[in-house]
Amino acid sequence: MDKPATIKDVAELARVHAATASRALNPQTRDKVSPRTAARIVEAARTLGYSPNSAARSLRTRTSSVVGVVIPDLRNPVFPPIVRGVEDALREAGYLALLGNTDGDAERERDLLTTMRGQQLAGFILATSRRDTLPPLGPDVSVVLVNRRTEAGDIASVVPDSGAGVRAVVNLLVERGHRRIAHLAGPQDTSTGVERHRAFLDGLAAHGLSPVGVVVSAAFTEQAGYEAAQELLAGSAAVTAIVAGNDMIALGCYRALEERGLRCPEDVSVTGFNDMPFLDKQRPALTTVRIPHYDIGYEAARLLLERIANPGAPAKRVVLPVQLITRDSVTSPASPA
Amino acid sequence: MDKPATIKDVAELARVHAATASRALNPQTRDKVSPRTAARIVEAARTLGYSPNSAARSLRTRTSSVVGVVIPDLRNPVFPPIVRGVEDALREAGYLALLGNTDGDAERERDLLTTMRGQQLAGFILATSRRDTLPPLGPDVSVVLVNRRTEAGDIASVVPDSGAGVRAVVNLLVERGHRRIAHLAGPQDTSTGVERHRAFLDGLAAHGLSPVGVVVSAAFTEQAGYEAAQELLAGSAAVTAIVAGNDMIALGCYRALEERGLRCPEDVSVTGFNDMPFLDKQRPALTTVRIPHYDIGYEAARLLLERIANPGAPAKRVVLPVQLITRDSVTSPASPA
DNA sequence: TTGTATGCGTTATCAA
DNA sequence: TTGATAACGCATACAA
Repeated sequence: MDKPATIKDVAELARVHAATASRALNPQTRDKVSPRTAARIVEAARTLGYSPNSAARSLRTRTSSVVGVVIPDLRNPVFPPIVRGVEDALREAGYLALLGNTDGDAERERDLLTTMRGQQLAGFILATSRRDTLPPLGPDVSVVLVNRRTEAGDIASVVPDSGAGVRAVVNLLVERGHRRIAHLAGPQDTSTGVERHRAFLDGLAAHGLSPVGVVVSAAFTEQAGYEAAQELLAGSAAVTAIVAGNDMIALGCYRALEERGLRCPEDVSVTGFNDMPFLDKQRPALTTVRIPHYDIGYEAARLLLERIANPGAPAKRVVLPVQLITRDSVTSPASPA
Repeated sequence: MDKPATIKDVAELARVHAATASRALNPQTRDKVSPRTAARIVEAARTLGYSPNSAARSLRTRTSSVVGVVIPDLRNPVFPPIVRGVEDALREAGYLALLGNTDGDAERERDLLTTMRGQQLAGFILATSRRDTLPPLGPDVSVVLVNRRTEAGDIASVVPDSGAGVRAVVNLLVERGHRRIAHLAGPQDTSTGVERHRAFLDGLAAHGLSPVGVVVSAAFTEQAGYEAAQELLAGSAAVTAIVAGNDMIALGCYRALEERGLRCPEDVSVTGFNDMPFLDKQRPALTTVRIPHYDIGYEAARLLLERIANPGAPAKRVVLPVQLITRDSVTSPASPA
């Protein structure tokens, strides 16, 4: 097994031409060769431990069984399950995942895509969340967007039904008697931040309510959430409930409340978004919206594989349901407005 | 930008032959072409958005700029930072990471490696933790092990100094006055489980102590830790401190203690291992050992790149220091033995 | 310093 | 049904 066997070696052993061996070994074209010789070739391939050189194949076919997966940062807890779902779906189809982090940096994203484009990838799964940049990929490459959609709807995408999630949160709060509800929005240069903000306003409006305050958090982090919450609490009077743009912001909100001597949920109810791990172990356990991250990744990969197999078909846009997770951080306000 | 530009296009635009363009674009051979023409070629490449076809290059050079990264499960919180570190180091060198999960399944690992081997990868980073299986890769492929070492020491590896970490934990407990110390060990078919168990025994022995109880947890999960802790608490009398095999097991231990009406740390001190996210927000905040996951990944990738550049060099074995993180889950025993 | 020629391993096209 | 041939894009030995 010093030099890996080539298709020529297989052909020689099976006493056929390399082209015939190629046909026999490729499921697509196996029926173009007689069963008897095909069997001989397969046998020869096995005894030689032949495994096709993917570089040569890619060069010839201008594609590969590798998919590029681009995310902002793997350390953000929403991405591991997404990537895992992607990988599982890809593997079932014999594909592999090439992973890249961008840190949300447009230039880094561009570099990464350029590098990846040189790899003859079969397609891309883009889970980046900046709103402005659209991937500089040709129209011929298969792409599936995760957590984001194009206005035009010309690119396939998989997103959670965030709007429904935020509205469910708002409905819960209103049902519990809250009227003075504020929002700690995520960064407004991200699609998720904008989307949830809009849904928050819509949700309130459906009850004839207006927000008692909205502060945009500088990032989806605990620290930024903490700072935004400070600002909110300093400014608005008598907030009874805060809808945070995500779980991290909600945790920052916990800290700000504690610092001001406010109890959660007795004084202020708080909700998150995403249902990260260990939220059930926070004090208080955070009421939030569970996003089916794994399923999103899995579905995105399935969609991509579909598009690779059938590039002409219209771009599907999948919306996955979310789930309200009711825990301890929401209760009725002490003095209903 | 429909058809990606080839080196021929670049050469044409720069009015040179493709071979010259190749030389100019390759750092290795850039000095074999005059600075003026080189500049012209680089400029042409940029205007065309040229990125080399890696399939062609791999076919020619019999290698690629892609590295296989194999882990058990990305959803285990120790792996995202490791993979991120790997990716960062690889990217600095122009390499990409092909990611695969094995779920600790030996067969799946074998399949994955076989598939990856067909991709002309430049090397592998193996972060799997089963002790029995050794990767079925030829001696010619570059490999770096993460969190694990071979007995023979013939394969490069990067590991945290887990022994020192466990001993630091034991020392802390002994300093605080604990004498009746037990261990909830991780699965003994993993290298980490075995290693920490041994270090626990050594650490106690250094103080002339013997363990008051050792129960092996079926897995590195909260549930398994919970069950193991139940068994431990039912069996041994008067444990004052428990050293858990990792943070998840420690959290399971929390639950078991609570169920038995025991308070942590007043009745029983508990320690973890890994310093997962959000441990500081647990109740009580968990005293644990911080592993430099990102650095481990980064260093592993650096090592691999070194080996790729210089396959003949002896295999380095890097041990990274760990850090004791003292929080609230350890205190002095109520009644020192 | 630059150009020419060749081959890496595979598969698509054409001919037999 | 099978064989011959060419080409995918790049890097390198050799010639100029």
